[in-house]
Amino acid sequence: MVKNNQMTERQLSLKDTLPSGQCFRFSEHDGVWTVKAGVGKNLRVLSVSQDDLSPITDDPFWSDFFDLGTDYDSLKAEFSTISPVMAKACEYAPGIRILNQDPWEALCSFVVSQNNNIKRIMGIIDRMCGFYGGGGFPTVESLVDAREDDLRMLGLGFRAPYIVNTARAVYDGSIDLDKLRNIDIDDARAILMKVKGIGPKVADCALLFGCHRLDCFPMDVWMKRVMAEWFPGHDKSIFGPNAGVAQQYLFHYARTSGCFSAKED
DNA sequence: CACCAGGCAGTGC
DNA sequence: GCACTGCATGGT
Repeated sequence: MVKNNQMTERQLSLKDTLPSGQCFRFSEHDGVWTVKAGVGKNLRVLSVSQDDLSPITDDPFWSDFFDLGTDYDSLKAEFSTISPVMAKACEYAPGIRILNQDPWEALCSFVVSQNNNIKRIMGIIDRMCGFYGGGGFPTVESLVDAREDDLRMLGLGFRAPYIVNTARAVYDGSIDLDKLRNIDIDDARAILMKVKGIGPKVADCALLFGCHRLDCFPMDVWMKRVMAEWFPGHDKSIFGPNAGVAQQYLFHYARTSGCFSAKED
């Protein structure tokens, strides 16, 4: 039962990764985490506890979902040289990973996220999955012809037409989700932002969490505070080509450590 | 009552 | 280009 610090450091943390605002279909009861991923009939359900991560490590899908192939220790080592507070953010929750979510689910989820809070986002998405997806995340096809009244009933408010616009852009091919993984990042953002309802923040989150574009650096209200207070005069370029990963460590630290007199969930 | 939440579009300048 | 405002909804 010897667990050296290096192994502990290396390990995925469920509690620091799942509730860190990148995915919205999970729950936790008595230390057991339930995670849902996949669109429509491709729904997958994971049940796992921190004590035994074998349901993840033994399954290629979930290993990829939790990004076990990326060397986060190296990334954190680089980030930690940038500044003391960056080092502290890495040390605060070293087990954070950037999830590999389905690109459509990520895009749609972050359209829902705008001017919204995480708890309510999760409720809305859960109701959308029940209403349109039969439990799985709603397919593009199911939302292309969705009625705005239905979406408002589920709590989407002014985002209802944005969801339909997004589904139509994916359906008619003006957004090619697979292409977004490889093309120039500014082109990828521009393609997404042509949709009425997708701005820079939603585009960056979709690209980071759905297309694994680690160069994306979503600037929400928390990250604006982080940059103003801790990196004045700098932008994302100070964090290098994997700035999105640094962003997630900083976001989680800023939001949950209380250093900005943060609220609780 | 006001203000906020992983923002965005529209308007005015 | 930048600053400002309304927007649905639920929580504090």
